[in-house]
Amino acid sequence: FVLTEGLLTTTFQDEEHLQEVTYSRSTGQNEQLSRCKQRGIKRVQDLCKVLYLPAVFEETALSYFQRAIEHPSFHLVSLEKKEILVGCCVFVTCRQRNWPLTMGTICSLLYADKELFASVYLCVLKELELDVPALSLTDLVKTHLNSFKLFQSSASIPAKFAEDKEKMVARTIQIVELASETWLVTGRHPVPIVTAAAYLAWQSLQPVGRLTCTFPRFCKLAGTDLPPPAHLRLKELNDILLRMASQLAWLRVLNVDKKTVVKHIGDLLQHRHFLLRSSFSSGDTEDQSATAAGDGSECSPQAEGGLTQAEGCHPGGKQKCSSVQRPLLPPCLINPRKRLRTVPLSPSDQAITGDEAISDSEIEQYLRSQEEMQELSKAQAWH
Amino acid sequence: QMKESEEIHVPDHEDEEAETEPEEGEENDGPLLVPRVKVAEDGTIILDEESLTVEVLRTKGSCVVEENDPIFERGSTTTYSSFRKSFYTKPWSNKETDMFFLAISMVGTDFSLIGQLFPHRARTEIKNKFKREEKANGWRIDKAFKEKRPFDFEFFAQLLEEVLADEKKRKQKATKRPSSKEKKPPKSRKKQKAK
Amino acid sequence: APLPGTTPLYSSPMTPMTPITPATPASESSGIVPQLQNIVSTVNLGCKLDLKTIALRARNAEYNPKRGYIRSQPTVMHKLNTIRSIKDVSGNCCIRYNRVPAPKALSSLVILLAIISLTASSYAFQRFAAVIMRIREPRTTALIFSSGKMVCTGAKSEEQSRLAARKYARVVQKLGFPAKFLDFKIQNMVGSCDVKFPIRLEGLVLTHQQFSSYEPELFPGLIYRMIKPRIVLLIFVSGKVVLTGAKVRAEIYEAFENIYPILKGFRKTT
DNA sequence: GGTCACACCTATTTTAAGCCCTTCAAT
DNA sequence: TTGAAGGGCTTAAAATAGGTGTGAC
Repeated sequence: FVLTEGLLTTTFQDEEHLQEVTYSRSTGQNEQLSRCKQRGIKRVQDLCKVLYLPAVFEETALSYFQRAIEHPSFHLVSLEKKEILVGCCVFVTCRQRNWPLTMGTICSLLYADKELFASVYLCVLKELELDVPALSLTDLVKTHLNSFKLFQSSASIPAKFAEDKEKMVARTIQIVELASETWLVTGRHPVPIVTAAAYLAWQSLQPVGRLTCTFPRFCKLAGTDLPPPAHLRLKELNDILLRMASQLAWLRVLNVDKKTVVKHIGDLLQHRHFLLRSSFSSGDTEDQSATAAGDGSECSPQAEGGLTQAEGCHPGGKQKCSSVQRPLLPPCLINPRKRLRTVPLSPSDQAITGDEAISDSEIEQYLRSQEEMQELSKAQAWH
Repeated sequence: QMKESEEIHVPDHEDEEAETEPEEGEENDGPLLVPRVKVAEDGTIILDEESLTVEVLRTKGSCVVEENDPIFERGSTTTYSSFRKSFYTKPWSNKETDMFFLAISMVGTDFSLIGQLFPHRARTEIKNKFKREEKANGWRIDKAFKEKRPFDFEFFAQLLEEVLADEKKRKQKATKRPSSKEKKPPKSRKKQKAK
Repeated sequence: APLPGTTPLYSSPMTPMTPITPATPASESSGIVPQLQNIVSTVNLGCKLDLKTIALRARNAEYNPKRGYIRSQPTVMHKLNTIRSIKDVSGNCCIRYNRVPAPKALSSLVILLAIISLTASSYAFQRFAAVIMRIREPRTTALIFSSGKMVCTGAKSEEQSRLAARKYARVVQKLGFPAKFLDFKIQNMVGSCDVKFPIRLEGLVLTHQQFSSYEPELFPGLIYRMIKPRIVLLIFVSGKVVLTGAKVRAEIYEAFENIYPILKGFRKTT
């Protein structure tokens, strides 16, 4: 029998009622019916408390937890995963309500391995067939900046470094949107993007005195982490900004570089749609652009014999990009990482039928002779 | 909060000598984290395993939340966790790579056995090296596999020791005297040495 | 379905091809043929095998059934400062040395204790109970079990996989076992290709949420679970696509033709 | 407490792009 | 002090299988 049958209701009262019944029954008479379930329920509640989540979140998280813990896919998993399951349910709840909790935060609270959390989380989504909206970058900016210690001067924050929170959030959001429009966001960790955007926003709001403050120092002042990819995001953003700046005549004469371009972020953001359109090949030629950046579209669909040649022509394409109208593309297409590839099938490989005769000599090359076996056992004995 | 254990995965160390010190951490937590150990007369270290095990299991994820009042604010800062269990693999020098191919020609594709020939390398490192070379220089793998050589453990060990010592020496020289651009004449690679 | 190497080259991606009738109307064909990257197959050799014998006599084999324990020695302390790893009696690494994570560095005594506990007893060094065998032509790897069942991986075509499996069987035969070649079956195929334009994954996950999982915090690609055919696709912002889970190559081709028009809808900002 | 029926570790392959870590080279 | 580079991990799929974790009978 299932104690919680019919438990997944939608109203607060029902759920609270059933929850009480469940708890007393299981503690009173049927203790073994999942000690881990009871503990899990407690942990969900504790986790919600620690995260200062609104009360309604707790019920939702609890209902997910009960659904999950009773789902056949989770009955026999390890206790460790069951404890992580708690975090997944809270996490899912937050995502569905656009509460910008990151996996990193919840993992550190649970003291959980990030990869293990990830696998349990993906499993929950799959098995319970949940639709979870993506983490909203805009919301993440608001809450992430909220933890920055930059909004009032203090012993550690000189007045020139203190910034108005509203202005800071507004500009950071604009920069994050710019990043998103220029393919810097897709597939990347969200937090480092926000960190880099916040730094640029902060510098640009009052360049005097802040331009000389380095990224690591900024993070230290704000009391926030500096995740390693943030440096890359910053570089990519600077690159985009420089490209936009090159479209404005009055900036061209100033010879802006990656440091001074920050001073003009306000102007650049105001005209960002126009500047993006004019500094990159126009939107519709994305397909041409892909062609230009990669190898010819002609040669690739079929010829795999042409693979190595195609790689060979990448450098040329890259150079072309950096000079004039570079197409607007994800960084992974502009700077393809050189990777080792398996050699493609040769024509003779393709002719294989699977029924070829196999010669004895071919097989024998894999066998050890009597002498070799003696050598081997002698050596192993020695060792 | 909650620092202690980190447990099982066995991190490790290697950086510095710790040898001298049962310095131990008093910095870490409380009374129970440190398992007991004693040294027998013959020098064997005896561990009170039970205490260690229990400790590890307990800290593994259970009551983190309830027992402290972390001041995590929403959207907090500590989010970028990185409990990664990746291990750094020391790059293979040209000469060590030559030794790798020599090992292939001696024992074939038994990576565990080759691992015994390279005391400082794990089996996975050997396997990854093999896969990498297969893609980059497949012909060398073929060649090494076909050119069978007698399996002489001692010979190999000695040769490897020389190669590694050589490298170390060269490295020290390079760091002490940056001017010497001798380094190593980029030979090898093509023709292999080792008798 | 179009065959990669034998079909006349398409002069233009959008030109309908004449010789072979595609499953979909010609006007919708992508003109792109996914390349097979890996094939996994199984065979039953039909006899019990002594894996130790195989490992000893074949020089392209590896076998570590189980382990022994390393006994703690007084030298452990010394080893801590001089070597980078500790191996068990089979030569398998059980402990690796690196640097202690800075923020929560463990005292070296605790580390030592962990090492001792792992090497001494509480940790079982589980090893895989199969012979791992490799051949160079076709370049593949096989797992051979004492039950006589075998798994062959790494081939790039069905025929290569079958030929490789026959060669493994011949090696086993030559070692004196009455191996047969029963129930050869392709179990999984992996393919990949490039649509040549960038894809807005965040848009795709919105409109196909029931099939998609996109978690950039975990993995840069979008995981798309197609129902018919039952294929899983990994879709990347670069336009590269990985397809896996197929039993026959037509499923790879069909899945790609299904996804292509969808991907075309997300090349621009939504 | 034993059985049952899964989970799930070890291992193999292969592609994709991002992240993490270490080392070493220029500034 | 910075970065670049190189190597290895993450995700998906599938078969193979012993030993052990897991919880309901």
